[in-house]
Amino acid sequence: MAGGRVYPSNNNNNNTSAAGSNNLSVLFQSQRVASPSGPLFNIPGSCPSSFLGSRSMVSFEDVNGANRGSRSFFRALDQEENGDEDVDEYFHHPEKKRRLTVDQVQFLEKSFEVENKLEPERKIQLAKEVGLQPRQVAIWFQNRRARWKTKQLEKDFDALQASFNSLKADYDNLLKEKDKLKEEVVQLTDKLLVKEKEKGNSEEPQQKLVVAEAEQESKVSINSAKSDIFDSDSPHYTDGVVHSSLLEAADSSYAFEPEQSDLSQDEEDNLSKGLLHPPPIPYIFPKLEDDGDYSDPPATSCNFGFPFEDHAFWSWAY
DNA sequence: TTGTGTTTTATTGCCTCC
DNA sequence: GGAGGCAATAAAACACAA
Repeated sequence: MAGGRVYPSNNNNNNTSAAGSNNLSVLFQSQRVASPSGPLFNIPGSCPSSFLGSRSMVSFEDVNGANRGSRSFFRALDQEENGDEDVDEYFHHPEKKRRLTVDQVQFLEKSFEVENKLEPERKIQLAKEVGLQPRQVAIWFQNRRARWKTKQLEKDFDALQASFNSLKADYDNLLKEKDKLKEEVVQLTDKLLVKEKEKGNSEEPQQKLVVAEAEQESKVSINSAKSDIFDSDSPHYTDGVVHSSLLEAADSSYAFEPEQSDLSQDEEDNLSKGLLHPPPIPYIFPKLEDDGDYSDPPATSCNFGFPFEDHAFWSWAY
């Protein structure tokens, strides 16, 4: 007996709604008493807990009126438990556990939909209405809650998995796009170099000046742009717009040797540091959501309500 | 018919709350 | 300390393929 808990009689009360009522069942429903022929039934407080095991299960009278066994007795002590062969003989056709009827289950289901927990009064009321012991109603609700929880967990898992798959697909697409743009930058850089060579030496000083100015103007932007492109897995845009011109400028700065720059050594160092070792970008997706060229990803497909810094989630997800 | 997997009913032990 | 909830589990009932 759980924690010394004394359960009320397990005798099923279905006969209250059955056409043929079972007098013995009614007789023994409130407590387990000695049967007419002598064997002891469970008298609360007088028997060990093992006595109330499932082997002492009683029958459920068929609610539809079928007299499924005229003796709805509690099953008494097992033979191995008491060695009393007379008892076993007496109960040689012990009633088995019966399932609730469809009507009973439907009734309980509806009640469960209204409220999945049982107050004592409601439990008693339901038991009366459905023709069961209050204890059985309580057990049914308990098992029903367990089933509901299992189903809910499955649903949650499926939803989470779908979200993860969607997010992963988004991420993979972004990676591909990043690589594509990287390649584009390289190609444009090459083109620019070729053009520079073709222009000859006469324009070189002027070109140097233009390039230096461009470098200075875009220094900050270059840092962040290059950070995204070369040193993080973040997308290739920084403030919502794909800065192709910025990227060109950034790569044109790579196209010229340091000695061609008018920047001071410190500035160049800083620039280089910025380009090669940008500060880590803590969040990727907030930028995505600001992006104007990319339709805002639905919350459910990008962060799904999870904070991006939720490392537990991401470590699980990957 | 039988073996096997699933579902349903019920018990047990532990835990929390009042 | 009792009542009730929950997780784990047992066992009967049921479904179904071979």
